[in-house]
Amino acid sequence: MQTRGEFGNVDGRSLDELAPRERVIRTASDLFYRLSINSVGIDRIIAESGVAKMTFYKHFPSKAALIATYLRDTRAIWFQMLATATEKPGLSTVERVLAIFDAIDEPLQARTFRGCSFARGLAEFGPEANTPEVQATIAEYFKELHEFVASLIEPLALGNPKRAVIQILSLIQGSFVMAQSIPDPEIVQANREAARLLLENDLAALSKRET
Amino acid sequence: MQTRGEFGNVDGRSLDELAPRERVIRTASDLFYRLSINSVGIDRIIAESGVAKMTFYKHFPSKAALIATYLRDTRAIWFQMLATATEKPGLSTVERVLAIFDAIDEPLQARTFRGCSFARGLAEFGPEANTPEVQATIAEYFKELHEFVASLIEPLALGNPKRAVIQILSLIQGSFVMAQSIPDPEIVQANREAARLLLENDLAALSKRET
DNA sequence: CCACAATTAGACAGACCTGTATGTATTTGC
DNA sequence: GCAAATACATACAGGTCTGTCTAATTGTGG
Repeated sequence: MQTRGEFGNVDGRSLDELAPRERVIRTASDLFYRLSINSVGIDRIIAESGVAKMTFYKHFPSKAALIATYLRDTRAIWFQMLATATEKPGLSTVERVLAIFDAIDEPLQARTFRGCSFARGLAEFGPEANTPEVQATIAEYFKELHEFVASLIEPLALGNPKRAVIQILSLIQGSFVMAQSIPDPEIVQANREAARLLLENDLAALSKRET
Repeated sequence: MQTRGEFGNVDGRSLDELAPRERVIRTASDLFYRLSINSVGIDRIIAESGVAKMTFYKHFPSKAALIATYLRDTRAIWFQMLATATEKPGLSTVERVLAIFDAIDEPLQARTFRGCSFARGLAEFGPEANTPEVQATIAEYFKELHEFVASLIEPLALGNPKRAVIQILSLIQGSFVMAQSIPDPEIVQANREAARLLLENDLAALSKRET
């Protein structure tokens, strides 16, 4: 079975019962994530997805457009996962933040984990690249993730919410890098604990100031 | 002036007064870091370093060997910087850890900062790549960095030093990713504060247990 | 059953890639 | 000053890259 992005395949349908466009996207997602974007050529994607070259170029005007589609799809899956994890009823605000770490714990320990698709995208398509569509998609992801965490902790009304957002995002992105560079089953739990302690310390400082 | 890796040029000599081999390394380091490794070809490195192709292949048996040299040099510079920052006399153990954050604060805010060369290397040369020399160099870096932080906090005799190492490394790597994705002058300071709070909390738990 | 759209196969252009070959110029050691 | 090592310029081989073109085949709606 193919995997897609950091968090696996969405439905279980096999490749050859899908429409050509979807077959291309799945194959490309798998190869891009496993190997990196620049090291996978169109020819290989076409061969492994069992699609004709002209069919590919009918659906995607260029490789850059396929990359952008891959990144947009990965972003959608990831934010969907974040939403279901954090929007469980009955969770406190702090628990919602910690739920992010609980949600990524297992995927990051998977043998197939290769880091954050967008941090890796930034490594290949930085400011000096000539692929505005790809770069814009990556930039939007980071902006959206930042806004997500900011609005998540907003109910806490912390004294320095901006700092807390930076710390939480750093612990998440740090987990991604660590998980692929120095595998250890306790990485995410360690950073979950760090996030909990940081938030509870901020809250304690708040209530102390009130008294 | 050329920059080399995350932390700038070492000496100020201009390119054309250097030996060919060094000229190649400097040019390659600059291009690899600014653009990514796979998107920079040998021809461009040769052209911009003003060296003949045969001279290049006399000094480096392959492009992979040049990449490994680039990574090893970057690693040496980075660990040299870590050593001078943390080995200042009169610092407490906690202050030595925080000195890492102080040392990276300014470089990470530089307009030319493009993230950690090794995390980016991992993005391009993951487990399925066919470049053992490059992959080994990257793996060695992460192992060495892990050991550096582990031995740095060893004098604290924490109850769970492994967890503290993960947290500190995650905050560092998280800073690298954040600095290039959502630039903000307070990123490193925020994570420095996080590291301080985590360590001091661990130490407080220790002294409480002793009493 | 037929017309039309979508998909297929495969060749091709032009650029770029790594690495080699050939010969000339320049520097360096003695 | 001379010999040997080093570096130079340039062409080339063989492969891969993206994207285009032609033409045959398949599938589908009416």
